Amino acid sequence: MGRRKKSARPRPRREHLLEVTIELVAREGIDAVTHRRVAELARVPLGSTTYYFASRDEMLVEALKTFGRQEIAALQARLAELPGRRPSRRRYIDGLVDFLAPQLGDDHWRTVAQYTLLCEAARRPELEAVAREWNQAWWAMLEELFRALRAPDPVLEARMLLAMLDGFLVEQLAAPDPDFLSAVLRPALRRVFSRALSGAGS
Amino acid sequence: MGRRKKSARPRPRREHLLEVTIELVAREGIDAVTHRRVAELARVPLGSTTYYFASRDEMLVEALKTFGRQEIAALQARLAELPGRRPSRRRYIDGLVDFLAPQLGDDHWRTVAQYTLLCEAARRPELEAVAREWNQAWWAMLEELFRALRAPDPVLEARMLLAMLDGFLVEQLAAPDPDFLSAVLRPALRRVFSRALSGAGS
DNA sequence: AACTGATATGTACGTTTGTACAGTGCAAAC
DNA sequence: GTTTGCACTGTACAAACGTACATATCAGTT
Repeated sequence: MGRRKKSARPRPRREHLLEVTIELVAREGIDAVTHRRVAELARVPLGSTTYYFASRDEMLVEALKTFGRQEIAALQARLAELPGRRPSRRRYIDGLVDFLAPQLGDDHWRTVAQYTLLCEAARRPELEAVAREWNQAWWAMLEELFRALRAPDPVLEARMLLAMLDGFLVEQLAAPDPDFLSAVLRPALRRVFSRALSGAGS
Repeated sequence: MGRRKKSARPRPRREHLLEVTIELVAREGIDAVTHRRVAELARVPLGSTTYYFASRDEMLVEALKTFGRQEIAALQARLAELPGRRPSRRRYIDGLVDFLAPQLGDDHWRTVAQYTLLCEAARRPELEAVAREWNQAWWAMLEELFRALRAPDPVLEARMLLAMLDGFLVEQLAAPDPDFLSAVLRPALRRVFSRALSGAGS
């Protein structure tokens, strides 16, 4: 009935397999990643998984790496949307909250994948690089932010804020709190910014 | 030659299996946890693993739960060693640094296990409780700390500091920095304490 | 039309896995 | 000395697994 054949998946197979894999990691854990399960979810024959990847392990690592790099790219895309020099503090806070909010709701599973990646990187040297790049992308972004706000020590400030955000995300990962945004994150950000700008406690 | 039989492991078998399991989780990942591998490392026959646990999954979850509770207990033991009321800021900072330092070195694998537990808790309701208890133990400890130092807002302060510490640990998990303690953690703590006490930016 | 190389797939094989369970050893009860 | 009950173990097996590989499909070349 007018529906074109093969129009469903114009996307290259390999990338699709990687997407399915990373989603499986997040939703059911690394254990669940098997050739057969990935093939089933991706709606491709079993043979495809061994055609595109030399081994299960390569498939898994490749998926984690690709995912990590995608997250970094997404972060840097947001970076371009940052307001120019010396905007209001409030606007930055809103920006950060908007950035983190989906990770606690709709994109929750992506956050799970993110920290699973970090845990795995503790054991796999091949993933260290991605983890490092991810940190550096954040540091650069936050450092720039504090610099624009004329904070006295943007470098340390950025490292402290990133750690705090990471910590909040990890915490919400396991024990989510519906009021988190308004009850904790926003007040915390307000405090961080007002302190960093006043230059207190150097 | 004078060496006593069976003196090597007076400890109950079940606990020993749990210890081996959690160490395996940290060092080789959850994937590596199989009946046979655990039995081999624990030097017990394969049958023991099915005798003490109804399934592989129960073994794994039980190991994570037990480990989490042990960490909480260890934390609360340290809490008892906290200095009395109104001690020096410097002493608190040293205390926290001493507390975290082993987690970046000798006990690195325990930290890996800790955050693997949190990731797993995002998927397994049975582990949520442990994760929550762990957070609350820390909050209570840090809140008490800021209260003793007469900080204006000990509750928010504690949540912010815990998040920051969590973030630092996760970050060091994947991309360890040898100078982290002196270059980042100590300056960051100094700043946090001096700000919290001055009441800046409420 | 025949050939060629790249992409893709279905099947089959040897291993490893989780788990069931019959059996062993042994201390306490009778 | 026999029985009973419990802690424990070795073996066996079906299911699931990773992976190899012969085959299929097809676009481009000759």
